[in-house]
Amino acid sequence: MSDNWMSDKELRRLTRGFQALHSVLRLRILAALAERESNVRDLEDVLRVSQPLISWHLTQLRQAGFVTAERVGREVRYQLQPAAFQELVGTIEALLGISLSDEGEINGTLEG
Amino acid sequence: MSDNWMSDKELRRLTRGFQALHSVLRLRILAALAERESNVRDLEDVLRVSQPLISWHLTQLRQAGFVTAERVGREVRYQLQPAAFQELVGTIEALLGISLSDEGEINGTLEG
DNA sequence: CAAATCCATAAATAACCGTTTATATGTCGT
DNA sequence: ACGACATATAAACGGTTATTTATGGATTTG
Repeated sequence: MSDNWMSDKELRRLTRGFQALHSVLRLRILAALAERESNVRDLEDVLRVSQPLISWHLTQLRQAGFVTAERVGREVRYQLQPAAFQELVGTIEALLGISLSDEGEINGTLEG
Repeated sequence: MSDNWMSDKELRRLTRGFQALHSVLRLRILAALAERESNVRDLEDVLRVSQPLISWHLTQLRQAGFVTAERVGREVRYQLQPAAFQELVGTIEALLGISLSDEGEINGTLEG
């Protein structure tokens, strides 16, 4: 069925994506941004961690494409980029030759 | 729309999933297993890396739920577990309140 | 231009993870 | 039970990444 192959370059890009998501704090940042576009200060308040730390993680997330930054006045507004997640999922599907759409839910079988 | 919240425990589990996928070698292992169920020796041949290294990564992938192991004779056959990926995607969708189905493909816009 | 605000970057340290090398566990055949 | 094969685990090392602390750059306000 799937005579699958993927270049090193593509694989590395995939891993960069996963790497950007392997931190609880980053997932929290993303969840916050999913609720509303925010600046660094907002996130600092919501997540209760230092400003440089937020900035650093935002940089990582931006480099991975999961968020975009836009300067407005002295703030920088960060915004979730759902397309990056869709692309990530699409690449996994291609790599593994499986479908990750909700059709998988037909059986309803989940782990224990 | 999404008054989203997720427990620390769930988030940590998500990160464990991403962590398990942030290595090129692991993605290669998964791709190989997507083509055919294999034992450690098979993977060693295909991927050209040492046996303990393969074993270690397989252990990580197994703990994250992406593969299952079944002992048959003196071999251990490893098998891809697509449901784990589907669950991962489902959790991201819940966390971020976005849909990751193929609808994103309507435009056909992919990476550059 | 000075003060205040918002954010990014640098340097130093600590925690984590992958890789190797060596060894142990388990299974089959004789 | 012994030797061969297949896999797992342990210990040690090295590299990478997260976190803190301190500082610099950019922008608005007066």
